[in-house]
Amino acid sequence: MHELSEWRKMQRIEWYLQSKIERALERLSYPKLAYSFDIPKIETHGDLSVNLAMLLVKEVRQNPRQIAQQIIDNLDIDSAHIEKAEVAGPGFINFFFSPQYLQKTVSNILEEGNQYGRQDFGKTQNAQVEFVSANPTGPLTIGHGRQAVLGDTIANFLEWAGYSVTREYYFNNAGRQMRILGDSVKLRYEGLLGKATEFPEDYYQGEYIVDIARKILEKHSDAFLNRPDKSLDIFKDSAETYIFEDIKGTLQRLGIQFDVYFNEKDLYDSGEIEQVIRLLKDKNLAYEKEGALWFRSTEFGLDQDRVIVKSSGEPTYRLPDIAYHRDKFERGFDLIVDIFGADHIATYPDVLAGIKALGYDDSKIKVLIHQFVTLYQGSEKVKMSTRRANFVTLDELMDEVGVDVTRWFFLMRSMDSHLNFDLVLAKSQSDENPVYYNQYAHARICSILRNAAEKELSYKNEVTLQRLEHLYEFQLIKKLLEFPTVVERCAREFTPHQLTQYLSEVSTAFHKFYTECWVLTTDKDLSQARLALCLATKTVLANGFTILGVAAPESM
RNA sequence: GCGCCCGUAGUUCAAUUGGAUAGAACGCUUGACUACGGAUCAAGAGGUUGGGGGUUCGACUCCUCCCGGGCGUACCA
Repeated sequence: MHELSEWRKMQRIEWYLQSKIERALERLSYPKLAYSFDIPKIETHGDLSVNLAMLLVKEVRQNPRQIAQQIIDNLDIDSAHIEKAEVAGPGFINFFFSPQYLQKTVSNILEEGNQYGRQDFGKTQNAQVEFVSANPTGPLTIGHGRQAVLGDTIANFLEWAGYSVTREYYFNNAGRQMRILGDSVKLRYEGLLGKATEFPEDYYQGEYIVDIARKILEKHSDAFLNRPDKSLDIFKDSAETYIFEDIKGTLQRLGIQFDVYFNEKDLYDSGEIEQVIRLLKDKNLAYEKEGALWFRSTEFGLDQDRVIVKSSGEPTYRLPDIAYHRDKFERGFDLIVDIFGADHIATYPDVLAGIKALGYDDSKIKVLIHQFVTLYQGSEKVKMSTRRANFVTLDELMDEVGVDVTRWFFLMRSMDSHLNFDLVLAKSQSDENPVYYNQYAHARICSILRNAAEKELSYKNEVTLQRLEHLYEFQLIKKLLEFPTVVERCAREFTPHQLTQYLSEVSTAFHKFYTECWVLTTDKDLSQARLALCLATKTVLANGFTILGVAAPESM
């Protein structure tokens, strides 16, 4: 990995200002404390703003505006970067970028190209992201879709932050649900062969069960009819095989590739389940009561102890979950990200307690809980349940609106929010979806570049960038400048929706520039400079699209 | 009952984690190309941030009490 170049330090001009401010504080012998940089909402408030003076009031016991002025007086800032710094409002220090700095930004974005926006803070660290983790009992639904896209994109962000990332899918193909699944297929199989039996309500109702039964029938004819013996695992196993094939196909279509599919069963085969039990017992953190084995989770702040092995001898889900996370630690991950739906909210404190009990650092685990997708058909709410087969599959959604819209839609909202997904709206108004707005900006730039090539115009000389001085040019450059900061924030805080929002702002700034500033003119230097700005914009949009996993079309 | 999430414009959602005058999109009203893609741009209307109290220079954000919605609260996963 390369070290930060001089430019990259400047690219995050906050870092430059930070060191200058620090020195000023030393000179004034003011205490150092944590403050923040803001991008003001109002243009007259400058390009960057610092609230430091107001925070110093208690320590310094002076008027915050005076403090701010003293800090400014002791700043030794290069006017090639910052044109001016001034006190404003209750004591903000507002900084204004210089034109030279903004012009230089364009050429430097072009230099960094598809690396622009990458970060170093995860360098040499390994991260694991676990998501989807749906058991193979049916096709992926829209609910899974949100998690799949979130997980994949968060993994992308971590890669852009420098981490080496493992995408992992955890599943369990034993258990009661899988038995019911196998029995459901068996009944359908028998039904196809004319044996009329009642199909229980709590069995899997979906049409895909019949499809699987039909495939078995095609392959093996009636070989498994009237065979109530144990070999009937064929139904369960076939179901698992076919369904997993289907799930993987859906994920692939979404552009998602897992590095590891982790089967819960392996934790039993490898003895890790037993090891966890023994370790807990050795530490006196597990005890027998009423025929069950309990984990002393109250030692770790939980409201009551939890059963980890039932009196029947069967482990509860907690035990393999804990063993699985121990396995993650043993594989040496520095950062472990778990993505769950809101329905799993109650389970993760048990896992964290278990991990702590085993002596691992639970602060390495980041649990992300996303809220549900509520599906609407117009104004009518659709209840989803895999077993009742009352759902819209992820594949069906992609058939309707395409992959890019699907991904963007799931990413554009905070994961803390319930996502209302109106199918009618998504289908009928897909042309007005924000993803097209952004892709259109990209396609438009490509079109300009094609026209430029025909006219034999291209960006060659950095000196021409001085010609960029229109208000809309500066506004666009300032937006492009934010990209690395946005990527960092998204990666640190696991908030992909902030990138979708940011990219829309970039597109808006570009469309305004496009409307006001003609790119291909008879003034060759100006054309060059504006072409460079187009290229820089294209770079940011394309890099953003790459992270989000949507296409950057040359034309639409 | 308890835990977590949510409540912001007609609708769907943001708000750089405590900052300055709460912003977008859709929808609605009115405008803009004899040239780079009109899937665009400009202007307008639209708000007591669910409600009360508190913390401070400053609150959509933090604390507290209500109201409303979602998800949980197993020796189910």
